[in-house]
Amino acid sequence: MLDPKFIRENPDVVKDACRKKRIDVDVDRLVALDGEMRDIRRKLETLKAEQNARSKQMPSLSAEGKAALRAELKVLSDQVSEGQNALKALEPELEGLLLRVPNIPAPEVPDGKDDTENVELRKVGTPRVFEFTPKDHVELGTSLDLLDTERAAKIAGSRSYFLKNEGALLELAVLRFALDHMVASGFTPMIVPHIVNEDAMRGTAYLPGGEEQAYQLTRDDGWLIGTSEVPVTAYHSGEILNASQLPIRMAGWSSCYRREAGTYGKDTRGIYRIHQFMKVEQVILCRNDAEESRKYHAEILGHAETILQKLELPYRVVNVCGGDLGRPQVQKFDVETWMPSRNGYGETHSASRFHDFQARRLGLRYRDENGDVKFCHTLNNTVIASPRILIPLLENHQNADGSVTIPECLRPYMNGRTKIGPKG
RNA sequence: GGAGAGGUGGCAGAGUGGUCGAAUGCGGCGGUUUGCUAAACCGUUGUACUGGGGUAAACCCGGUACCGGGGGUUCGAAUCCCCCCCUCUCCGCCA
Repeated sequence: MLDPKFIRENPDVVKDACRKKRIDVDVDRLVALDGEMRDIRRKLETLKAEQNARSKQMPSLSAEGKAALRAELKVLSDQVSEGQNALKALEPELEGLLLRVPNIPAPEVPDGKDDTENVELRKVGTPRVFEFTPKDHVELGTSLDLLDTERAAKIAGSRSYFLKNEGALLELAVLRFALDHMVASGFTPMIVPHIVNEDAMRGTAYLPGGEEQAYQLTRDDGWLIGTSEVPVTAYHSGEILNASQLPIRMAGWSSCYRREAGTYGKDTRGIYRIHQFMKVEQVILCRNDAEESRKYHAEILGHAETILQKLELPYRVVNVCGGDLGRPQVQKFDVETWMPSRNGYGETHSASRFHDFQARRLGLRYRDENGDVKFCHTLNNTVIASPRILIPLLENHQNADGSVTIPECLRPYMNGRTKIGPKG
């Protein structure tokens, strides 16, 4: 959410943001409505002030005086409730508009309509040239008995999977490797609730707008998280932190649940796009300062890159264009890892900064050295998401004999094993 | 799932219809005292919105709202009524 005052004073900046992000919000209506409500509120305050002042006389009056005053105040009281009703009638529309206004994208966000117009910033590592016909991760997973999507479909429907044997162990290994890297980098590891309330979903700006992508509990109130960003970012919601606590670095570990509505027929093979996966997510809460945000954005991007380098995987970093940016982000860098079966790079990480967009919704604040209360800035990025990361891991590290070499950094987490070979 | 208790300021904890944004204690901040520290004493200390003064800052003076959330009664609600959420205790069930 943006500061209503900012919207009021900079309607053109907001309209530009809508254009750049291809998001349709009636900014003029919002400003008009805001003005109307402010007028009503001002009148209402005057009425309430009078009401309060005169009510104070009540205890000192005689019985007759009380009766007379009571009759007078009844008139005032009716006017007050009239104004309150008028406000209440307008509130839902204003709130709806306010929640839908997008954050202002940074100037360095490229123009563009969708992910085809994202701008590549750098490539790291060279895609491997195979001297044999490489298998894709489904063939590898099946022949090595690491993965079973057919039986998963039987009991859980499409976009499901079982990980087996070294496949299961490899997932835990890569997650734990990633988490350990973050802990060593000063992040607090967090295992989080997977079911959260609507406040957390709205606060992190997944709602409204993301209803189609998130699983909602119907018998009970609650939503299944699509990422631990939700509970981790909301962890300090409603609090006023001390500036000396910032930045707060947290690494959330959770399963993630996504409906993938509207993606029928897209990425159906294998474990690229699935309903449930495991992810370690990095979140930073920092001061309300654009430069500081930028600095930590680079930091969290760096953590992801370091991890991919240690996993010996080629990747590229793209600057996500306006049309592919979400409503809440100021800027987003995607990291895409080389996947031989796609003969291309596939998104494995997404690093965003939000300025105070989420913090404002969450009531996430801090008191600075001058005693001023300010909204924090929030940022987040994937550390590792599995099993998607198993795709490049298996495919890039496969050998001619059908085995897969375990990259060195994961071996301590795989009981020292160097290879995954055929069974039996 | 059943029965009961409770949710008040950073924390603890009073307050059962008006003079309560809210006693008191702790903590925080400023000061006095002190060779230094501690102690003691004095003062100060919520958030948001809003009107005015001031240089759009600092700051000053007013107003409104907020005592888990929402609704109701009333001239007036932290206080009474209804609904919801959360926490705790006991019982049941289960890992």
